Amino acid sequence: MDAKSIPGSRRELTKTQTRDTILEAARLVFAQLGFAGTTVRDIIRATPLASGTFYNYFKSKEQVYQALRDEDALVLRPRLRQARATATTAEEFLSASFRAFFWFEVEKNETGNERVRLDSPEVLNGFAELRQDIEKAMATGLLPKSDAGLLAAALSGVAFELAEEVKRGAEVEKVTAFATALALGGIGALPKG
Amino acid sequence: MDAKSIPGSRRELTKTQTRDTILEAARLVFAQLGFAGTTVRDIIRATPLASGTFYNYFKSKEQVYQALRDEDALVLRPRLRQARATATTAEEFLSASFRAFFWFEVEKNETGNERVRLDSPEVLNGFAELRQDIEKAMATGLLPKSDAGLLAAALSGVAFELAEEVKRGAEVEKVTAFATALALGGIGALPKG
Amino acid sequence: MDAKSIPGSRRELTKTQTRDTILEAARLVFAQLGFAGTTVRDIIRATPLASGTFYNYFKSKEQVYQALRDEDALVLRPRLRQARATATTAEEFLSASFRAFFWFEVEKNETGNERVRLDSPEVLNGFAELRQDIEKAMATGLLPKSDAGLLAAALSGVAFELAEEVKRGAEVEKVTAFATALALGGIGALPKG
Amino acid sequence: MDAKSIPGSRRELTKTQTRDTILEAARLVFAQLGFAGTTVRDIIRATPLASGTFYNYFKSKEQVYQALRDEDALVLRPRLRQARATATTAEEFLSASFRAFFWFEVEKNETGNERVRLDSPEVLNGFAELRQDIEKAMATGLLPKSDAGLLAAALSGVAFELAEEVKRGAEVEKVTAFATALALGGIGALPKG
DNA sequence: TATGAATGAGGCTTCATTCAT
DNA sequence: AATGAATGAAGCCTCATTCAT
Repeated sequence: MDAKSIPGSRRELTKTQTRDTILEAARLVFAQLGFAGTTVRDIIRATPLASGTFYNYFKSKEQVYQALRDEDALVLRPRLRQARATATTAEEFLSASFRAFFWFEVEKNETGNERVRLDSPEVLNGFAELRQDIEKAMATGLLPKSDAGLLAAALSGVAFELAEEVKRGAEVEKVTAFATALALGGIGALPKG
Repeated sequence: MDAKSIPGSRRELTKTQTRDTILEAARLVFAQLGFAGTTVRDIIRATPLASGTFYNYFKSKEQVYQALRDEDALVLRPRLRQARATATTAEEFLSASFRAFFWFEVEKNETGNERVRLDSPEVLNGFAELRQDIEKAMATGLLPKSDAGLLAAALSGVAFELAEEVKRGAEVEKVTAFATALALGGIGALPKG
Repeated sequence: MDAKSIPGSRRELTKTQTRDTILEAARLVFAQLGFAGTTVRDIIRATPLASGTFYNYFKSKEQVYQALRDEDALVLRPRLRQARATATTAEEFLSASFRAFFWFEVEKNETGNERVRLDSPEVLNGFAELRQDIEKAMATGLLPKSDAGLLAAALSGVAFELAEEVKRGAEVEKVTAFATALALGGIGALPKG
Repeated sequence: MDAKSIPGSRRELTKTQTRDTILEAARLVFAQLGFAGTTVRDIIRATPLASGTFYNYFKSKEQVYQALRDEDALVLRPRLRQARATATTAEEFLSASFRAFFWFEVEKNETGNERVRLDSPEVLNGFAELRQDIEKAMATGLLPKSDAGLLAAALSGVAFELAEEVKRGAEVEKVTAFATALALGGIGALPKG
């Protein structure tokens, strides 16, 4: 059925390199086009590879996306947990979190023009972890008691939006200081949960 | 052929009705499928109309989307500006803004499972307006001076994320109080911009 | 996503005509390539239509195939049942069956080079019907008693293979006479079932 | 590199073994999926070998198929010719043919759900041989004279369809007796060719 | 010889869009 | 103004096949 292909060059990359090539391209394209807006073809086109090669590595765009999120989670989540676990003051707890997140976003360098927040497992987990850490911090007295769910949401929001500013060029340390001050002051003023 | 055109009957408004039918369907579908995930076909299918009819009213899915955002802006932005323009205290400024936003989100009742933030003109405008209003408020002393850009971003983030909680069923007044307290306390603690 | 098509001419056929065009092409192609060997594209290519048009009428090649079998069944099965129901002698029973089948095959004019016998519902039904009619005929004494299942299979085999001879140009009446004589003589010699 | 090539060991026959591995897998897969439904990949997957290896032995699926038919022909055709050549009565001629064919089908154990009759050289040859043998038998008076072409076709049909019954579990001897009686009785009743 | 990553043709299907009615 | 059949580009994916190792 498929009798006449004239294959070109070959085997210039190791298997891992090829996989990374695809992942890298995918990260770029997802950032630009958003998850739903991205097609597998878009990813392939951002690559020197042939279309079939994609499917030697991933079954679908969902799967690449997940791989990307897994990579991220592997990097970011330990940093965040570490930052919060070693914090001895509220200020430290918050600033370390914000700082880790902003640096991470800078490193990823996704200058996407669309902001998608698929409630992917990764995001959800990160969110749940934040909430847990907040509850723990409230229990140990590191943070004053209040509604942990709303606080987690609000801090996420601050982090997400300020991350955009950072990506647009704002200085990480300055934004971290800003976010920390805002959050710290705000938390102090919250109704006791 | 014109057998059912009864002169003087009320069915001369069909044109606007048809347009509204499409918009209504589109809002529903965008909410469910997200912007990129929605196709024109999806919108038509959510309608009793034929595919050709869609193109008598809109050139593309982008255009319907814009029309929807325009509708929203027509409703929300005046409310927000009004709320902020008449505020005489920082507390009022913030609580009125949050309250208006949360109510609006509740009314729209878009329980979308995707959260896309196209940096559409509408969003950008809303953002710019917030920033302007904040600057104005800082100028008049309603709010203490600090980095208006970062503050606008941070407050947007708080609003977006807490809106999700509201959509999930949290009480508007409670969340408004939470957001206001957080923001108010935070702003007081900010480094002078 | 699909922004720039330059459509060609249109609406030269009624909906039914288009459907028939596809069915006709499909019958031809199935005959030549066999069921499994046929692709939807093959069918489309045998048509002046565009690829998308196929899917306005059928969901898959399986569905066209079924439609074709339905058409056939609508024609052939009543003829066969009728022929056998009105038979008053074994000779009539057999000759009417063979004759109906051979004429039908000639009419279909499928000069296929592959002979596929998908055990499609249609074939299975035809087979089951033959068996039932044989059992009925044995019960009424029209045919002598023997193993109805084996007999049905054997007669089917004779019919299928001789049909090929007919398609290759053998005279229907001559082949019918041959088949009838063979079957009649054979049945008389069968061990009592 | 040649670490595991033990001189004098029995693993020098690997080449034939590999070929047989492929053929065995192919027979299985063709039986399950039918000829057109089978892909080279399917065959490879039914094997512990790598895809490239397939092409060291066969150029295409058609070629493996042919090799399989050749194997069959090598086994079946001599048996059939032998059976018919030594027959001294019509009954023997027929029963030996049917019996050989049914046993062969049982041995192959291809419980295929598709029945394809590619008019492959092998099938055509087998058919031509049957016809020749029938003509010879008519010439020697073993069989009464009639249309040898039609008779060969009819007997083939009986054999093919009853073979299905055998594959479904019918007893070879019983079906052979049935087929023989039917054919014998039928032939006696045929118009003189 | 065997391997299996890479290739790209080609099959399947859906989509946006047109235009005769 | 509304319809919906037709269109063909383009997305998705699998396949046969090659060839560096």
